[in-house]
Amino acid sequence: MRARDKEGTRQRIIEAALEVFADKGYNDALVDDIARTSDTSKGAFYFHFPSKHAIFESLLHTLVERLVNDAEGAIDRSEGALDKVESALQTVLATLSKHEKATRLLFVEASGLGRAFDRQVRAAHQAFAKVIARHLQAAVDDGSICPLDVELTAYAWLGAIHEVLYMTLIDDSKKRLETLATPLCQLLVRSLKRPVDNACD
Amino acid sequence: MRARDKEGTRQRIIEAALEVFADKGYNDALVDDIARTSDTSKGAFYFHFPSKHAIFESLLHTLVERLVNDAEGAIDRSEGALDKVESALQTVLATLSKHEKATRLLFVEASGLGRAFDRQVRAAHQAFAKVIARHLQAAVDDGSICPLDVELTAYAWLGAIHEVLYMTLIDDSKKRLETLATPLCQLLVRSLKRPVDNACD
Amino acid sequence: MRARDKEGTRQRIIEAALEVFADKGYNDALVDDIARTSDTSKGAFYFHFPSKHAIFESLLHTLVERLVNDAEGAIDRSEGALDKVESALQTVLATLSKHEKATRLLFVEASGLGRAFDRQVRAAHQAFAKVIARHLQAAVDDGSICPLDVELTAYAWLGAIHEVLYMTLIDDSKKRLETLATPLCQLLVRSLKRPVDNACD
Amino acid sequence: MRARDKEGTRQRIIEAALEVFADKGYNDALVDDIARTSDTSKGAFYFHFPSKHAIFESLLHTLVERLVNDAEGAIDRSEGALDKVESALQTVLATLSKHEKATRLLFVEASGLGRAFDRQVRAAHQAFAKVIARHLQAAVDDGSICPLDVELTAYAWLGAIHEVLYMTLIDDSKKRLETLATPLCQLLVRSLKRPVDNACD
DNA sequence: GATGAATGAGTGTTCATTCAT
DNA sequence: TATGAATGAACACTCATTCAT
Repeated sequence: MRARDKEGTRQRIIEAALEVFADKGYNDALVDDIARTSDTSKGAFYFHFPSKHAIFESLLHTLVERLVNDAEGAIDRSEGALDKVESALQTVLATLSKHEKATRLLFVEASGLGRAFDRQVRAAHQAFAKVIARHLQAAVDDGSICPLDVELTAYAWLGAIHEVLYMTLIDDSKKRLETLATPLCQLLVRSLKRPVDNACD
Repeated sequence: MRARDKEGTRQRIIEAALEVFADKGYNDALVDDIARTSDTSKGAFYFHFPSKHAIFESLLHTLVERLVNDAEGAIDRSEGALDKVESALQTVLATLSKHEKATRLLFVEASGLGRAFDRQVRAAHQAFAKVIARHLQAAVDDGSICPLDVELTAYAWLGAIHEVLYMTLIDDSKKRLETLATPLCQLLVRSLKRPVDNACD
Repeated sequence: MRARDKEGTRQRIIEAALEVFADKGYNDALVDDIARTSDTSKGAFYFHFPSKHAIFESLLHTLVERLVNDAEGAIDRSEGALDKVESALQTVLATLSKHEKATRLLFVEASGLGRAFDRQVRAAHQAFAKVIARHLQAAVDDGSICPLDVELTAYAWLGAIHEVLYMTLIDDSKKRLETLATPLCQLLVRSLKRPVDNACD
Repeated sequence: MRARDKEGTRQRIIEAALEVFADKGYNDALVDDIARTSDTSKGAFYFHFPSKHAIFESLLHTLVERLVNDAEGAIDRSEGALDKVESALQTVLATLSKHEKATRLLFVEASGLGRAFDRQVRAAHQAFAKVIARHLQAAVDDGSICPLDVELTAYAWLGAIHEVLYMTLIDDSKKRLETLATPLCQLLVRSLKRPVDNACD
């Protein structure tokens, strides 16, 4: 490895971990792989992180935070509640599709790891759902859209996004993602329906 | 173990496998657990199945087939394309929520197992999406709904369903599922929007 | 399997065992293989033989007996001590090369099985060595050849035969065996040297 | 274990493997036995060698090389072709009898391991046969002995040596080996016979 | 701080043997 | 007698974690 640069080493390990976890999944990713990919050593890994489990959790946490912040930032720059909703949606979608590895980690590899990770994964999903829900609620509050179960809708949207991303990520033809963002977004927004006579039920 | 009953033993092993995989996830489930749960032995397991991997795949395949058939059956009993769409949706949702373990296996534990299972998992998702897509297309064809990307919509719906089920399954308060079925269904159907002037764009 | 023919079943199992052991070696031969090859079942195997170990030993014993008898028979038909020696040699060689599977079992697969078989293998080698030694001794006794350590010579000869057979059996070009019998035989007989002045040292 | 000494550990494992394989044979030798005997651990074993199969092959290869080199060295120090032949013989014999474990490994335990090791075992035997054959050929070339099939003779000799060693090694009365070396050697050299009239046939 | 050799509990799989039918 | 499903001890190999240097 390079010079004695504690923080640099730590960063390289984190990046390597993201890479390896995204590529092989949690169980098939070896601490050895991460050490090798990060161009450090197993000792370095265990100096910086207490366990494989811990770095994965940490990664999950960091990524959620970053992605959520990205989304919130973009949303803030929009005006009007409905706009903000579309914005939230577009941004979450864009953000996720921009960070393929992170997304794969959060939405593919983080599943099915057994009870040990359930809490964490639920938290990750919740974090995204909350961004969506908050802005849906704002739109409801200011009358832009009719009242609805914002939590349910948020999860439904998140799931829709997740599934479309998943099938895209898991597929070999990985190029169609951008093409899908807009129609998916339209589809979801439509589910908020503004009824014919402009009145809520 | 009980009497010498080949098919019975095989069934007990299958059920035990479903139970254990659903409970612990693929990696944390031991072949020993399955043997113990099925009240047979490791030898019996390997007499009936070539590997842990194989029984999991087989389980996936069987469950998808069964659930898809359930759904198709219910759909056939509805009249009218739009009805069938709602029916498909309701039925898939009902079927999935009725078979909690199977659903958990298919939509939670089957993810993140690494590349070895990707093909199979994709196939499972596709199977469900196709049921939805077929009936959406029928509705489009007979003018009940406006043209739209039925494949995308099918995956989006599946994802929405999946996510809602997931958060429900993963949560401790497992009782809310029935409550959610109807609003979720409404939400999704709304996304097919019949616009104000009754004309498609 | 066929009719209830106890002895027939037993024979088929014995033949299958010879076949499978010769083909795969003791450890790689499965009792299942023997059952399948004999067109019977594992149960039948264990009805007729107490264990895999036991049938192998029994096979070894039977084959040694048969081969030794073959050789003795042929030798009896020769006249004169030296003739008998050459005869013993030729016959053992011919017999071994005629029964390839048995030979492979006795001289290849029976080695390296660990202490459990050592006694038996030693006995098998001894049996052959004794045939050779007895006739060498007869030749010494009647003055046809000079006195020598007949036991050592017998083992040396056996080893020479064994090695040549082994390299032939283990090789892909299995055809050269007959070609080698005569020169090998000459070589060995020469080692009994009749010195120049026809006198022993 | 002792100090962290990579090469030392590796050597201890190699020696332990030789010991255990020679003692129990390949199949009955457990990787755990080797780990225990080497005073290291299973992990250390697998750190240094990829598999049980691999260390056995490696051992075979190393031992053949070492023994062949020993023999060649001693032979080089003799003068005259026929002398060299006797020398080769004496030396191979002496070398083999000096390294009992190695010899047992090469000539006893390495047999009967199934097709997986055939190539390697054949190569080992060939290596020794070649040493003998080369010097026999030299003796033929310089007229010291009459023309003969040197390859066949080499294998016959090797087999004779092997068998005598084998019966000695396998026997409990392990002390007779030195006693046998000289008469065996004489026996074999006699098989090159220089006929009465000093002419070749 | 970093290295990588060493540890050892854990697990999928094999297969000789048993036994209900 | 024969069958083949069932048993379970055994074992090679893995890999997260530790620790001497």
